[in-house]
Amino acid sequence: MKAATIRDVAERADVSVASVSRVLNGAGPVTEATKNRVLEAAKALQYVPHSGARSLSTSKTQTIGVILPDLYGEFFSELIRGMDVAARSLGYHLIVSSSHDDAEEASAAIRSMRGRVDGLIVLSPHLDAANLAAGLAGRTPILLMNGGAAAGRPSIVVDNHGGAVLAVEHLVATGRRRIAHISGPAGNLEAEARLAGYLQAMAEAGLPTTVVEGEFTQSSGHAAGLELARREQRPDAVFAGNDNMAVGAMLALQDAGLRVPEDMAIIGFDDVPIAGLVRPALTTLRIHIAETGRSALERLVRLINAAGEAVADTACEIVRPELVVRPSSKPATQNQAQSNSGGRLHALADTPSLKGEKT
Amino acid sequence: MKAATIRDVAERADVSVASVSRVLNGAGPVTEATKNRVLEAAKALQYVPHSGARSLSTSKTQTIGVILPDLYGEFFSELIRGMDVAARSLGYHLIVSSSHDDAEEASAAIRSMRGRVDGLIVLSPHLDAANLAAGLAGRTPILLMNGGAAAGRPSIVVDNHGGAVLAVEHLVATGRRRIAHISGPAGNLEAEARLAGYLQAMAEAGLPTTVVEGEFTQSSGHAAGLELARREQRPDAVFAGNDNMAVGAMLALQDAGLRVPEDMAIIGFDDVPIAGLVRPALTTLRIHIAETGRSALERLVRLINAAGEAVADTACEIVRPELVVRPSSKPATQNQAQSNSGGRLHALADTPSLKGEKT
DNA sequence: GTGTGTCATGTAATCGGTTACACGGTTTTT
DNA sequence: AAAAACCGTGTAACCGATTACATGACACAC
Repeated sequence: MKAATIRDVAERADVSVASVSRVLNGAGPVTEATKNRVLEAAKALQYVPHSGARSLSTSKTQTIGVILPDLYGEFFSELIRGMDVAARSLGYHLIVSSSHDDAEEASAAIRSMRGRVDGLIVLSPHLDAANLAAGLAGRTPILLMNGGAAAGRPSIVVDNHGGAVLAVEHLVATGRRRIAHISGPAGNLEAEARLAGYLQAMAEAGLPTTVVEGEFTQSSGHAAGLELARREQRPDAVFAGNDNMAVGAMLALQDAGLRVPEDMAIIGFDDVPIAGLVRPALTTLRIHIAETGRSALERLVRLINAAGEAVADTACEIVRPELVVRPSSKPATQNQAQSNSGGRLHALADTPSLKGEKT
Repeated sequence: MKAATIRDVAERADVSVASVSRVLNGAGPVTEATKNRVLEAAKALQYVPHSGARSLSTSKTQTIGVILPDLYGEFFSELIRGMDVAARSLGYHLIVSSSHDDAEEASAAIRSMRGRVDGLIVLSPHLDAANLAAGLAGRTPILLMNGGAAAGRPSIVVDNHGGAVLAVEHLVATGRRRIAHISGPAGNLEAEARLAGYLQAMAEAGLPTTVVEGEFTQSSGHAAGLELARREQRPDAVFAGNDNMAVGAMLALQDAGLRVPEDMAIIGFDDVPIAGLVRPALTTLRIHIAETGRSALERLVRLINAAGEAVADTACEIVRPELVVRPSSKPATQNQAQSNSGGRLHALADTPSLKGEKT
């Protein structure tokens, strides 16, 4: 037994398909009598409209595609959580596609979305503008969040450079001088901007630089931390390219018998939930991740609704990270023998959250 | 300028739409000459097939819907990560829908998926079998993971009861006697099974029970932890309904000046990544979350491909949690004054991971 | 030379909805 | 009383693909 179609309902209610459609969508004039007959027939047949078919005729899918490089780690999951909340409240669905290791794959993913989504949010940091342009072809609205400000396209970027500068300045202000950086992978636009910010701020402070390359993952942070701990001229602070690596590095340092922040301060980037839970709690640069995701989705929907109009929403919105100071970067003073002290009372309060959600 | 359709390509290549379709899908016989003309035209027009239209005529969307109660916390994000990996490798897309607070909403979400997906994975723990049945109507294959073994339907459930028993037995074995439980919300099937397991194991051990109700969230765990710390007859161990609450509780206890595990041992459930990163690292019951998600998706795809055939895959697969002992439940001995000691070396090694991924 | 088989290609129905337009019947206007 | 306006309903085109079947060309066998 196949599922009922609108024609089955029409037949049973003894009306035309047009009337059924009108009743079910509340559009157009219908008598109370026909309305009831249709509703009754629909219920009897357990009729559920076929969204795919509807999409085809209306050219609206009420679905938004999200292209991610990866789903691992808290950053992306927080982001899509924020997007999902917004999508739900605007009547949209979310279709996610991740694990695109290269521009080629990401481009294919974008193409496979045609006819499936009304708009796209793209986060592949590999994707350069050229490849992207090739991929989009159609008039599908796209919101870029891949870290590279693609001029002339609506996009949202984090001020990675500025954030990195803040991080370095903070460490310098707390008395650190030998500040190392654990960078993200080469080729990743966000990673490169953070690295550039670090280099610039260090140069301005007249300090020597040390860079170890990581991959934005916890284990790469762990490895980098071990390496730094072994250095001849051991750094007294490390700025990690993201929280994942910062946490990995912190554990490595502690494994190596070093105290954080006394022997080495640590600062991360992103402010993922876990940053407030490790001990010592992690100083980091806060991006309101879920909030950013939510706002990205809302903007894309606005873009979709305005499609065709001569709106000039090609702006590049900039999200400025905000420094959140926690114990992992406390100034190193003399009387600080106890290792994992401080900061506990603020742990939960410090955790960022999306308004109105359960935390 | 609208996007090109298959007819535009046909016209430009001076062939019929059928030939274009045959070329593009590699099905049916075509001359080398026409093939080239079609490919050339397609490229010139930047033609991208409209998946929605294709779905309509083939009745295959290559998309799977995932209905979640929530996206908050690491559990669900790990789960969909596992699913996404599997989906990608099988040529499927994932459409997620979360934040369904009641059965009504979840049911509506399921309905809105018709014509959009080839199958569904449902995780709403509120959803009882009756409501579900009403929601599905059509022949859409559904895989249940909502904790209630819906007899006769393909499903995957975690052995929550058994896991809880393991937790209690472990705590008893390490010398604890006053063991409290922070339960998940009433009405949540998983929560209830874990609670039942706790009660049974305690009864068998001849110990008195203490239950505080939480909501599976970190903050509710924090509140519960505070309450337990203040109790007259303070427990010497607490079994939390999930890792989120366990972490919240641990922080609360530490805020209250108690030592974990000396003053109170803690054990969680799920083994989310964060469990291995807090200090002391959290003893918990491991579910290979991403792995489970992957296997769920693979099973659903098998179900989809077998649709119609008289296969009897109505089994209820059971995932048995495995006890992972970490420092948060170390036996309380005399010489254990130092608070956050031990376990550091295994932190990263203990973190579960999906084979082949970047960690 | 006609019959038959093969093969590339085209025609048109189909998937399940939406919706412009036509139509016939009332009611209102002049 | 005829014209105009209005209203509920039905017919059929359309969205953009796939695909069963028809067609016509050509080769080969008799």
